[in-house]
Amino acid sequence: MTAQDRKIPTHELTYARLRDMVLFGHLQPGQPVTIQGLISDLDAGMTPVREAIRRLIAEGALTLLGNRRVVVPHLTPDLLDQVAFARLTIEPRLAELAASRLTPAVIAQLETLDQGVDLAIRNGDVPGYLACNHRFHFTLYDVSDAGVLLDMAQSLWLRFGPSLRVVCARFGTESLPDRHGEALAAMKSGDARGLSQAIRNDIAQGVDQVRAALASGEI
Amino acid sequence: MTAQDRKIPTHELTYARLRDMVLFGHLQPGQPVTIQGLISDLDAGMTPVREAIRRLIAEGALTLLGNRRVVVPHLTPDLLDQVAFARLTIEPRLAELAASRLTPAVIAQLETLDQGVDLAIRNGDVPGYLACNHRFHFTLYDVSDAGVLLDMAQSLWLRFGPSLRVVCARFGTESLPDRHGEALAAMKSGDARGLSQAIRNDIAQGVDQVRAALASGEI
DNA sequence: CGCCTGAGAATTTGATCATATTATCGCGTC
DNA sequence: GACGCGATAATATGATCAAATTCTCAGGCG
Repeated sequence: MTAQDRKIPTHELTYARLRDMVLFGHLQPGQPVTIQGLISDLDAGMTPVREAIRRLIAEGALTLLGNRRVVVPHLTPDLLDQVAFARLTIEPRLAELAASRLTPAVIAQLETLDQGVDLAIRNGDVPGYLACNHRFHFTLYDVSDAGVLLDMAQSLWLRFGPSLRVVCARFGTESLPDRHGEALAAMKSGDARGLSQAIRNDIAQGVDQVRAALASGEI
Repeated sequence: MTAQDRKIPTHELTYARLRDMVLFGHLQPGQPVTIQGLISDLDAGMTPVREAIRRLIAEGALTLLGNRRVVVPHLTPDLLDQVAFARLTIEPRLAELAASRLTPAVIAQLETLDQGVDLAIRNGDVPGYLACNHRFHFTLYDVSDAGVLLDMAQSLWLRFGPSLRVVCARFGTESLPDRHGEALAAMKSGDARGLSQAIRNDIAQGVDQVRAALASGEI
């Protein structure tokens, strides 16, 4: 731990922690994020906290109001349409690029993660579902070695995360998408196009869940 | 100016200035960007400079090396493919969304900007071309009122800018794309699909220029 | 004799913090 | 309901410490 502390700068750690708080719904949409609050919550200095916040604002995970206030943004139907459009083009592409580089080891790892997703859904374990689902998608995307698209996907998940969490908390994990089975089958048969389509279906299903919740005014 | 200084915080101004330096090629790919250098160049304090750099790293405009050093990234053929894919899906979409909201006033403004582009090309005025071309695209995209996609487009331009500048400096402005005429015609006839296609053609042409330059090892 | 190499000092640069300054918000008063 | 006052939080600076690069110089090798 000391060795890691020496290597990884505080502002990186602070960024990672704050990002995960947004991504896994520990912060709710509309919730204000104050520098001073994070200083005491994360036990960090002012400079690292400020830099982490700026980074997350640039990535769309946080919004800077005109009054210097920072909040976790609400997802409106309009914004959701944009995020959905972008996710449905970027992420299937990442999956397609990853397809030809997949190794049996990675596929096995993804299978384990998918089992974690299933387990979390059965147990109604929302944080577990969110974490496993995220790791499933991004260990796949990482294989693509496409940094630009990966950054874009990360940013889109940051915009999507808080609302997904609210939907989960409201409707439970049972109605959540798990099209990962289709995806894994396509990986094993080396079907890049099929993998891309499976990921597309998975995303579309998740987006529809959130869209329905938004339309019914639940969030 | 005093009133503006009071309203706009220094780190926003610093960010805007540094971003434009990247976007319009005042910084070359591979060039190191130091905090202390910017402090003296931009005559700003340490905090605003640090925050501006973090923001631009998050947007892909700058790259943080392992050694804590920051550089303007080189565009490799691989990265260019990713940027091209993303631009060719995001920006035509922005144009399509903007189409139904265009007013005669905005179209007139875009026509003026296009004349600026033409003039710059004829005069071999590279900075003028870059500035007018950027403003043409983003005054159009702004009309779409699609913040998420707009942010993504801005980020993609930041990755693209420095290399485009190098290409211009090498081959002059004569071979540069100007499919704006097609776009303006589509706007006037209210043809959203046609506008989207015109923008797509414009982007594809620009990407091909840079791709050719990259392939020939010119940059 | 000149050149390459490498250890170590000096300098440059980045990271973090403490502090002063300034703007914003909430509340009480008129 | 508007205005002013105090509390709170954000902005910005400079100082200090740590890390990395560069420079220098001596020694060994061709």
